[in-house]
Amino acid sequence: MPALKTTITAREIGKAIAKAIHEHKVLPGTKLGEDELSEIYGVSRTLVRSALQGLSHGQLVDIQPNRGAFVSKPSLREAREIFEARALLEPRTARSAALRMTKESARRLQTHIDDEHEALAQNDIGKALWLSGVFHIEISKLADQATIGRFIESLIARSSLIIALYRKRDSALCEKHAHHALLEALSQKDGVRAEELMQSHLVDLVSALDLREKVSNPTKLKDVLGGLGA
Amino acid sequence: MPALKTTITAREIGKAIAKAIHEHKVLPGTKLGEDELSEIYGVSRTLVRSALQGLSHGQLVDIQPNRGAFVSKPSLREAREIFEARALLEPRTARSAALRMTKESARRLQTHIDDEHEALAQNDIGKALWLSGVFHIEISKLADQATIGRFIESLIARSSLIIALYRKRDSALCEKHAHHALLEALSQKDGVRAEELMQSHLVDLVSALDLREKVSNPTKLKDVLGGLGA
DNA sequence: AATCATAAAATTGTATACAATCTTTGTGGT
DNA sequence: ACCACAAAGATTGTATACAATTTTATGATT
Repeated sequence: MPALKTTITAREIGKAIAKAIHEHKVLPGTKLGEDELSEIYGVSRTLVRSALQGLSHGQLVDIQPNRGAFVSKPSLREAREIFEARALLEPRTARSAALRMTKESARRLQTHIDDEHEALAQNDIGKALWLSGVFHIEISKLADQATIGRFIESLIARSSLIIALYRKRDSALCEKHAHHALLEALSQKDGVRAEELMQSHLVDLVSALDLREKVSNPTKLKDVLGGLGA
Repeated sequence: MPALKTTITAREIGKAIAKAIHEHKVLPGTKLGEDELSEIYGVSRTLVRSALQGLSHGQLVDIQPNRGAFVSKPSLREAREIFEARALLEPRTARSAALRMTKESARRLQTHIDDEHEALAQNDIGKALWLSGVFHIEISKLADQATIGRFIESLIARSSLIIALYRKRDSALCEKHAHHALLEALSQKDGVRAEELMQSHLVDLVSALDLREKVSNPTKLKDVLGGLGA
């Protein structure tokens, strides 16, 4: 058997935390204490700090001076910005991906979709959410534009925070057929169609969110609680 | 007088290094030794490492395991990708910025352009280069889209590396009037024009670069050096 | 009982010490 | 003169120790 890996890098710790965030195993606002994490991963705080700083660059965690690291809570405005950015980048990237599709990549995406369905069937929402994000990332990788791909990856990671915070109650998060249709278009190297599908898919994602402004004034609280049940 | 600032943060160190890179005071490939930097800034290696890791996330420096941090040397492919990404993001951002222009922001951009000209007049190429980048960043900030703005900022920083590596000899780097024309369109809230101008400005920037593939085979070296001065 | 001041505990920030790795230099052999 | 190899030196990687700050707990005072 292969040699047992004994070391763990800051990057791996970051990935692990990012995945847990993406899967909604830790929710926005959760404190990520350094001692706690170093205990978990069996390393010193040095590596944990490095990992957390890395995550904060992607704005997945928010480091508050002298207070610690917390899973980010994107504001409504940030949420809107992030999906605007995705709408700008992902459709065009899907088109590029379509032009570069191979049998092999089509097959890979298909098994990926199967995994998604499997996770949904087992009611493992977290895993499904994560796989759904990875699906988008895989497409951006196929487009063979690492720079934009990295941007998209970061946007998708933050999207999972937005879903955790702003998802409309009882909204289906992943329409089963959306990714399938996308794969169809990609496999046929139909770039225009892939672009359209991605665009409408993103619209659907946003429509499952409630990005309306919250009630404006806490001052008017007495208005709401005034009548004593009249 | 105000209290003298005695501390320096990792972020400030990172900014300082980034500025030096942007100004071509340190060129791609330069080694950024930890001891050297901690000596310079009067802090321990801890902060320097944190700063370098931050810069490596923006891909301004390349950290090679057990070897150290070096100013990045973007490949031709990366160079092309970066300007493609800018072409995708900046024109649209300029249009948004135009719609949000105020007298105040127009005035600020104007003084900024004056500074650029001043730097050029004094032949301070590095400063001019830096100011030129900041001009683009300022526009993206006016667009009021922090997320995309951050992407653009990162792209512009890397662009300075590309200019250092791939600039055609005796190509003017900043056409004096380009930024002025852009400001004109912005001030008039002419979003469409601003978008067009930004697009062509970026094309001009790329045309000052030599992004052609280098001679394919080092095997043919003898062809080049064959004649012994014949 | 509520509030404020103060002290104790816990947590983060920075520096330093030690370990691991790479680079350079020097030596001997062919 | 050139290559291989080994030891010394220099540099990065990680852990730990200490300082600074925040948070929590405690108790006195109104």
